[in-house]
Amino acid sequence: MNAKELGNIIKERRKHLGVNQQTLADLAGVGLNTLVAIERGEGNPQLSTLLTILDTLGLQMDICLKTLDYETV
Amino acid sequence: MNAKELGNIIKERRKHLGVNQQTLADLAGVGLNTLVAIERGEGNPQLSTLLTILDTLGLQMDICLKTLDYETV
DNA sequence: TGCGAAATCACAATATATTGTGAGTTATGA
DNA sequence: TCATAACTCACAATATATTGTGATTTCGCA
Repeated sequence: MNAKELGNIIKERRKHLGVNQQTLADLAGVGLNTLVAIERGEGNPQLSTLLTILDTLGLQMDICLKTLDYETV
Repeated sequence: MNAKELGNIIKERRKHLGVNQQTLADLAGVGLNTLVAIERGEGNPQLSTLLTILDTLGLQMDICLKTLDYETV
């Protein structure tokens, strides 16, 4: 998981729910610029910002042991 | 997942690996104070900070749909 | 092609994370 | 109990995220 992947997940989920950036930003209580940066993978959001956006989208963060990445073997 | 849970996961994983805070901070390339705050759940780390610490500990972040929390039903 | 919504960008102001230093506290083992 | 390591805290300096505003570009559709 990196910033770009995360941004794509958030953008895809938002589109799946049929809301635009401004609406999601309002619902999550974050600035539009912040959401834009995160979706583009150019952001380095704070944990609280990320968690509120994920929660608003019905997503959650999990932590687990690193999986083997056969792409890199 | 919230800041406190995350801090506990990181602290437990670090202890499981048998390293102290200073060593983990050095390995992850973050300041000791930053790691301390995160482990205590008092931090609001930036995504990059969190990802480097998790990676150093052999952990990774996943995003998934919110699970039903029967505790709150 | 043309229109309207959506998305992106640039800027300055503000808030907050991060850092190192140094001191203090707590835990652990001899 | 004592010594040492591990952990926590306070502070100031720096770096960076966040915000709103307004302009611009891109997208989706008729």
